[in-house]
Amino acid sequence: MSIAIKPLVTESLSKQIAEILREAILNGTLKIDEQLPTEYELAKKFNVSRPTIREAFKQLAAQKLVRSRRGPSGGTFVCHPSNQDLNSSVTAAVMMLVNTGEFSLSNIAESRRELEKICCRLAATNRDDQNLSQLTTELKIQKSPELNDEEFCASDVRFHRAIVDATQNPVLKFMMFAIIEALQPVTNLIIFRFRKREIIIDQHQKIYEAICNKDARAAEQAFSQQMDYLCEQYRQAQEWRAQRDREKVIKDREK
Amino acid sequence: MSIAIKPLVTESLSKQIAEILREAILNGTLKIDEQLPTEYELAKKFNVSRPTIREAFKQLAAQKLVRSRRGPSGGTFVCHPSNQDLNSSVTAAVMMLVNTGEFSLSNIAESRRELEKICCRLAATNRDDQNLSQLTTELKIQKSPELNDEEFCASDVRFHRAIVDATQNPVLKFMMFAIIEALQPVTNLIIFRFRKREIIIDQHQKIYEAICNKDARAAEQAFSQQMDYLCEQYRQAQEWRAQRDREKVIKDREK
DNA sequence: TTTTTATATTTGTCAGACAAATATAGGTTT
DNA sequence: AAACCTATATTTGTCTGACAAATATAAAAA
Repeated sequence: MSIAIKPLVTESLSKQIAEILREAILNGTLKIDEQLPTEYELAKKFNVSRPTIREAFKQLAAQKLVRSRRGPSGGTFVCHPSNQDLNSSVTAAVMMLVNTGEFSLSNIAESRRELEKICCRLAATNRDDQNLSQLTTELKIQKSPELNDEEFCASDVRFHRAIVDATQNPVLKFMMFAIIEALQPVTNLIIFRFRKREIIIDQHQKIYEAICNKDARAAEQAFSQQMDYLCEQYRQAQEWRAQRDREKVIKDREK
Repeated sequence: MSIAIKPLVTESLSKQIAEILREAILNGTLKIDEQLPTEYELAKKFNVSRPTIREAFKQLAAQKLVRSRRGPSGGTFVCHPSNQDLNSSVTAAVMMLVNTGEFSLSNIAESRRELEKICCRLAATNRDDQNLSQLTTELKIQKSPELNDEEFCASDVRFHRAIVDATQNPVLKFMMFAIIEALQPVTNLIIFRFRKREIIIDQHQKIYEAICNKDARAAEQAFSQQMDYLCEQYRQAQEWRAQRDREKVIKDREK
């Protein structure tokens, strides 16, 4: 007796259905804004119950691939996620990897140094007037002395975002927004007690001027200088931590 | 009569619950691998029915934030998504943006040129022996003449992935894998009838040799040459298309 | 003609039930 | 005593049927 053992699909029905629909949406079989059959009809078609269909829909809704509305002429519609939706999910993913410690700070620093250098160069080449005004706005904010640390960091993030924006390249923007949004705060959190605001502002000023003058080389260089400074601050922060830990060990021994 | 109009939460219960749990997971209140209460208990706690809890769980499961197992000592567990899970969702996001036309081919080409140049440089600096063997494996595959176009493209993708891998930087890997996986096939699809395999292979060979010799400058240059070639092929492809369209217009007029 | 009201449709939620998987404990066999 | 089977309890997976809530459309009233 030799029965061909089938792979035995063990995934839940709702997951399988979600996967089928997902494929159909991604490869364009189901077009954007197209209305899916009602839950009841789909349940009949797949030969499952309505709650199963609903669970599948919920999975797709979590990925922003469908949206639902009640009432007649309501229903569930295909709905490609917006640029912003996708961006925030990527940012969340990067944040999670940072939190779980998969990205070390030196990894982060290295990648930022390289990636943002490119952005500075392209920004100097491609920037328009609106980009410049965004940069000046943030510079002005950073110069006001009554700003608290949190607000300063937020403006810092917006400043670097504006640089990326000025590259005018949506691919770079998509990637870099996630990186900056997720990684900059981590960096700031560690070194904010060591870095001096006026130095950062001065560096920002130099980057701005280079971009303003469409001087790609100077922009690259100015950014590299900032990164050098930040890395040095990071080194000091580490040293300070190590020192603190040593002191703690000594204290523990005394007990 | 002045009643304070409440904001009136109109989101579905399952979505609200999913959001609450999501927050708790992301900010660490619910630790990784921690078991959530059973669906029945949660239903009682939130004062909703079990299907509602289930729908919430499905939304979280779609984001790979929880996983469920049946049976005693089963249940639903917090489960930070794996690196691979996150990566594939980013890849899907990029693919979607390509499909919806938010990324033009020139955007893609520009970003790849810049980003992968960095990777080539860092790969030359940081590569280990395993990286080299991956590259040679793919080179060998590409040289076999009986390979069909699809297999050649797949190996091409793997080759460039291996370059990124050799940077040894997880941040870059995370970002670049998505870019290569999503963008390389699009590029290939357009120009595969124009580019010559032997030229591509020769360029790969040069990149490999530079990385092997830890010559960062040569690696950058070799990659730039390949990009120049690809851009030229892309220009030809566009011209060919324009020509075809013109002919089509003439044909239509004749009818 | 405009406004209101009824109605039908579709998703959102609930309740209770059974099925399927599976760890644990207890019993059986060797 | 050790290995293997078996019953059982627990938890998720699914089904059925029902009602609630939202809402577009058509009908009725002003």
